[in-house]
Amino acid sequence: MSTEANDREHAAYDFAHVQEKWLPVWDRIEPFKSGRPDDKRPKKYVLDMFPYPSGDLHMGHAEAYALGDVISRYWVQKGFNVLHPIGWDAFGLPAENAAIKRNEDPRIWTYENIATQKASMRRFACSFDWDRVFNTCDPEYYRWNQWLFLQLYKRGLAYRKDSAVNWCPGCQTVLANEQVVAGLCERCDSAVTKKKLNQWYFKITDYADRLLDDMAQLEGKWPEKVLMMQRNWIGRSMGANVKFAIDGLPEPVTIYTTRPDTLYGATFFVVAADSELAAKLAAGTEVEKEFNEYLEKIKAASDIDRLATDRPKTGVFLGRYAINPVNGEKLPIWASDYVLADYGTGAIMAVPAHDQRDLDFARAMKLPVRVVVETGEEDPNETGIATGGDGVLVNSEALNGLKKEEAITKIIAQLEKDGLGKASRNYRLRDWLVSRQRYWGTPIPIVHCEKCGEVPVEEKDLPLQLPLAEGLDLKPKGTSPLGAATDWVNVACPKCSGPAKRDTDTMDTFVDSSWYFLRYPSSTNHDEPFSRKDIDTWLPVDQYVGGVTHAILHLLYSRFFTKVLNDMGMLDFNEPFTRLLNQGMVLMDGSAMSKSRGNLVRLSDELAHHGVDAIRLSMVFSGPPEDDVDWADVSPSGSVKFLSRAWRLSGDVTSAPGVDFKKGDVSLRKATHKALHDAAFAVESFRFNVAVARVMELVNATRKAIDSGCGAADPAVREATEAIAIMLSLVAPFTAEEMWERLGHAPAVALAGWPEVDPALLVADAVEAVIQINGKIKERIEVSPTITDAEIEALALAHPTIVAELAGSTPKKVIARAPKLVNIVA
RNA sequence: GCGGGAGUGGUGAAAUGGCAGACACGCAGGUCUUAGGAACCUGUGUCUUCGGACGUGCGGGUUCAAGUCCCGCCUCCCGCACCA
Repeated sequence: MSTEANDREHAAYDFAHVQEKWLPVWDRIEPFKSGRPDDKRPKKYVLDMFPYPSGDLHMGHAEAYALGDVISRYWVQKGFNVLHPIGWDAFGLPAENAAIKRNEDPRIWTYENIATQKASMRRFACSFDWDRVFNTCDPEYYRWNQWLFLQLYKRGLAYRKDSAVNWCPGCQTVLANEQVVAGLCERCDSAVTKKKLNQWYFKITDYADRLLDDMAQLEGKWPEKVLMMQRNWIGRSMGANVKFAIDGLPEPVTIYTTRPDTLYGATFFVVAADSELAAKLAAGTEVEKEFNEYLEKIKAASDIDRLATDRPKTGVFLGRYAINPVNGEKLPIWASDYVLADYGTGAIMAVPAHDQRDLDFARAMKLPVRVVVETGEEDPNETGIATGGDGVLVNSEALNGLKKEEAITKIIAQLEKDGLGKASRNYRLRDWLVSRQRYWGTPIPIVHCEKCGEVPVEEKDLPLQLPLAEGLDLKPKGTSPLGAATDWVNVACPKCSGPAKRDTDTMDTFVDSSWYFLRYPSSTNHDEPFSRKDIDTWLPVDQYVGGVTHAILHLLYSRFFTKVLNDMGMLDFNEPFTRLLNQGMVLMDGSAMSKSRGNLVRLSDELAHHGVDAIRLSMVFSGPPEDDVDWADVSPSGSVKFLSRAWRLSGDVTSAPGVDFKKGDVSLRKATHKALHDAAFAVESFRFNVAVARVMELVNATRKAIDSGCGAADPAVREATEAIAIMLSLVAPFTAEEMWERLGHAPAVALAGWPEVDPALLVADAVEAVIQINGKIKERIEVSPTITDAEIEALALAHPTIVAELAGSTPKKVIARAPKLVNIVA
């Protein structure tokens, strides 16, 4: 062999060259095109959460897409027709803020970034089906947002109301409850305040029970954490509504309580200070001035102030009394901000002995405390600690002697009989506020006519296009910038043709992402958002991959939309995502990467230094996918080393393609088949790091076989190396493709198919069994894997070491677990 | 406060109740080399009187056998946060 050829043979693996070489080939072959008409393979829908186009891809994207790719490519190798689409969640504030800064249309920034990200994804070898791409800011997409809005409107699920809403002074727009995190705007971290506004809502609360109960289907398939967060977010509680007569009011006031058993312990009554009821009760009385002052004070407080739970209780006595329906007692009525206006009825009965908040208030205002449940704990009067647990009812007439649950059942029955109350449930979940006072979103397809009121835009007139930004002032000022587009705003009423104005708000961008997964299979359909045929072919999503940041917002809204569409007869399933995997975050030196913290690692730099495959491999191998990866702990150069070791094997194989593997070295063949079996199992159980470890073991075994075993010409070496290329194609597609070519095959290795595992080769020749005495290992013996319990027990007892250890004494008990272990209890 | 999750070598991590530390990183030594930031090989939990002993946050328990199951703590992370 010439020196030159020798050099080429042993040249270091050149990842940059290999990347450039294969990308155009894959563009031509399109290995991941799904849904070809003649495709007979069973379907699988693998979905990555679509990105927001804010600049180029970062390390977090790299991890998420590497993981989604392992799953998607695995199912392709396993013979499935896999739909693995991508698109862009392209409406939203960052584009608008960038547009203001650059004084140009948000479209420019958005579409530029999409192009950048798309190019990066291609280079990153994402196995996407590029034929189905769409962006939510395309009129062809958002017209269906508008269409869906109209369907919800028709069904009474989209409505307007006046309400005190979350207001972000930074973004100058309203926010959904779900977008307020610890009292701060999730986007800009401004302290959120309240503002009274008339806004559009989706009636997600109608679906609260189904959103909760259908989670039974997701048990074991979604992370337990996400299910728990959703349950808590929906926050269903069981209790009773009870009517209290109010002196001086013709109508009784209803309260909600989860503890109707403690009715006899009520010593006062509280209404939310910011409720209409409070204002009504205070109106025209001598405390009105004091009440108004109090109301002003609490309105000025932001959510963040309200969050301090140990804040002293405050309130105003309204000078009126409520009548306890069970014993006729007069309870003083207070207004306080510790009662929420928008939960239950905004009014409560206070039972200080058994509710900590009520007790805190009672102690602050010197109100009486009466114990009605004997729990065995110390008197709340003395300790200041309310006793909320179970116990025996006292001071409660007919309920005396009953336990909590019995008393609840009995009192509810009594209240229902007397027409004073009834069993009831409440939810923490509120309706979804969808209006936004910003430009870069889907226009709400409603026209406001002086004569006809609210009039929906006709479906045939969709899409209602967003006017161009030119000439509009996009700076946030509390009202939608669309209001200034007078040509656009002023229209003829669709009903009476009289002068009317368009609704100038845009939709929350979470509307866009609530149904996008339904659009991919029909992404070029111009007549409907999605076709029934496509839905029946592809949906529901078999595997969803994305960050846990969307545990509530996006996933809850998507589940809601799915149920609405199910009710509309457009789908026949009621949960959109069968399985969910939440990948962890990529950290640097223990914390999230950020420019200001100075620990930002640029994906493009990492790719340039180590190559795409090594970065993908490092992400996947670093640990379990749901754990965070600290980039300081991973070794991309270790990945490069491993990939080049694997790659070198493909140059060492000397047998021809198609050689009969059955004639190969049995021990290497066993290693190969075990690796194929174990790696498949690991991938299916999301232990991708373990799957990689199994491939590494096989690489080591093959290296050894070539250097000091059966030799490079043995068919088993080819079998092993081909298996390595196929398994590696999930994680390191460039290296795998290059290996595949060097092994004499045509591309694409991604479609080679997962080799069938021969069960006969999964049985080891001999296994090591341990012999324990009292659980301590005393000896190791080689046994056949098919040995019986009796045989292995006999071998163990006859072993010289054991005989000596036992010194003639008879074992009390012998446990044999062939072929692994014998434990002798002496 | 309520709810959830997690604590295993120097590091990232493995382990259907059955040999704790697979696979790597790092480190140390070696082979081959003009050279090594290449390749390959060996070693690497702790202690040790070299026989072994100990070892999965702490304390109990169940079991022939516990990182794994149960009970009680401690610590950390995440979510919710006056939801009556």
